[in-house]
Amino acid sequence: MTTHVPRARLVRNSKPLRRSDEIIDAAARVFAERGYHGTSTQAIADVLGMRQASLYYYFTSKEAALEAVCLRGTDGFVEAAEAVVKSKGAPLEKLARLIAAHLSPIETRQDYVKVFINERRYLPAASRRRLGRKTRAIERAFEHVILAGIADGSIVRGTDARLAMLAVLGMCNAVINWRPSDQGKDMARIAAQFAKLMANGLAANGGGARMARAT
Amino acid sequence: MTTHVPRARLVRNSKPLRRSDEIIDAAARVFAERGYHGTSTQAIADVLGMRQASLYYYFTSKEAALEAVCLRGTDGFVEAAEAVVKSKGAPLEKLARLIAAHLSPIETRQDYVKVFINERRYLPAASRRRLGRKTRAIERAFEHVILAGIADGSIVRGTDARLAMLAVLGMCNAVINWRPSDQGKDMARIAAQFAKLMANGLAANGGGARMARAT
DNA sequence: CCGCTTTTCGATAGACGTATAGATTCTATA
DNA sequence: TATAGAATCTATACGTCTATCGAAAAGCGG
Repeated sequence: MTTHVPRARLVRNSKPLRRSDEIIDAAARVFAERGYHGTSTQAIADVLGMRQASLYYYFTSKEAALEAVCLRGTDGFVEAAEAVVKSKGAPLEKLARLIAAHLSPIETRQDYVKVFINERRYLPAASRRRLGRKTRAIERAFEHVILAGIADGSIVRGTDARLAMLAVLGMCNAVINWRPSDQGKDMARIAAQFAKLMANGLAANGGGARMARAT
Repeated sequence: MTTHVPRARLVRNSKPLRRSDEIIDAAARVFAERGYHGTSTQAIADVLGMRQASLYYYFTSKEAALEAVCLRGTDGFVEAAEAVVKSKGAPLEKLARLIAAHLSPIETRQDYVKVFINERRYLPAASRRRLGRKTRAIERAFEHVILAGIADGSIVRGTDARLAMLAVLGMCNAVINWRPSDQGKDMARIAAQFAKLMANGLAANGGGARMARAT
């Protein structure tokens, strides 16, 4: 049944990463849809039209595959967030950019991010801690910007920065689990409305400085 | 090893529901911690100090247990939300009450709600649809109040009500997956800050009508 | 075409997991 | 205390799943 699709070996990229990328990608897809424990290695192999045992040429265990997927799920997040923090601009503007930057991978690498968010808790403690560092870095970026806003008076006094950070991130991360019909919305529009919501929600002044309206 | 704890049969409640409640409760606990597919029926039995096979006296299948847990996970949500919608008050005040009402079960019945939110997708289509009705009812309640706010001018024109609803619910539901240290925060405080955030975030006027500050 | 490396395959060990069946024990009540 | 029904147990059938192993096949430089 499963026709042997001869693997395109004709990649310029010298590193022997192409095939294993396909494997991770298949794993991401199935993990995202059925969850880690709901996925059998057989199901991953099926996506690729290969035999279940062959996967073990690339991965030492199913857990290792989950870790690889989760790691890619965080790719870019931290770098993008920290770049925004270091950039110039008012805290509330930075927050808007943080939100946009955070939503972007959710759009472009859905499966990886979804697995990272929903399944990382099934990783063994060691790798979970490794990933925890990334999570905390992102949280820190958001919290830092909010604290800066409180400090310079643009965000209302008495705001619990950590709580506000958890609120924004909860809002943003939830997108990954929206129904497909809702996820279909234009991501730029989502980012804009989220940013407006948070900027106005946190703003200290009575009004003047409302953000420009979303397009 | 497992001592036979003679079951307290001395309940006034005539219905034979006590023991099966304990079973659902144990299932909720383990499903919440390890996920549905990560949980063996043996693990549930262990919590109760009973034999794995004995569970099947109460449930026809593991899936049925998941459905029971999920159903309880929605208990009260819809009723509370619809009561708020029907009550008197300005839309933004209602929204604040909706948020508080929505967060309350998250505090008092963590395991059930967590399973409902994270694991309901593993239910067979039939029961998933049943639960979908409840989800949609809650969403409708939030959306309805937001639409009312747009209609009466208290919420800024151009707001995408559905998007705003998804934002609030995402923010609220995320609480269930917070780290224990964050979850330990006073839930009333969380509700207050979330409500303030959304009220100010959505408010149409330049400022005047800001909500009272959180205590 | 040869031999070496990379990749995939077939077969299977061994653990685990769900669910069923019938025996056994418990509890309450006549 | 004898009996009926509820609750739990033991044993096990039967499927599935991860991971290993050695053989086969494919790709490639000489």
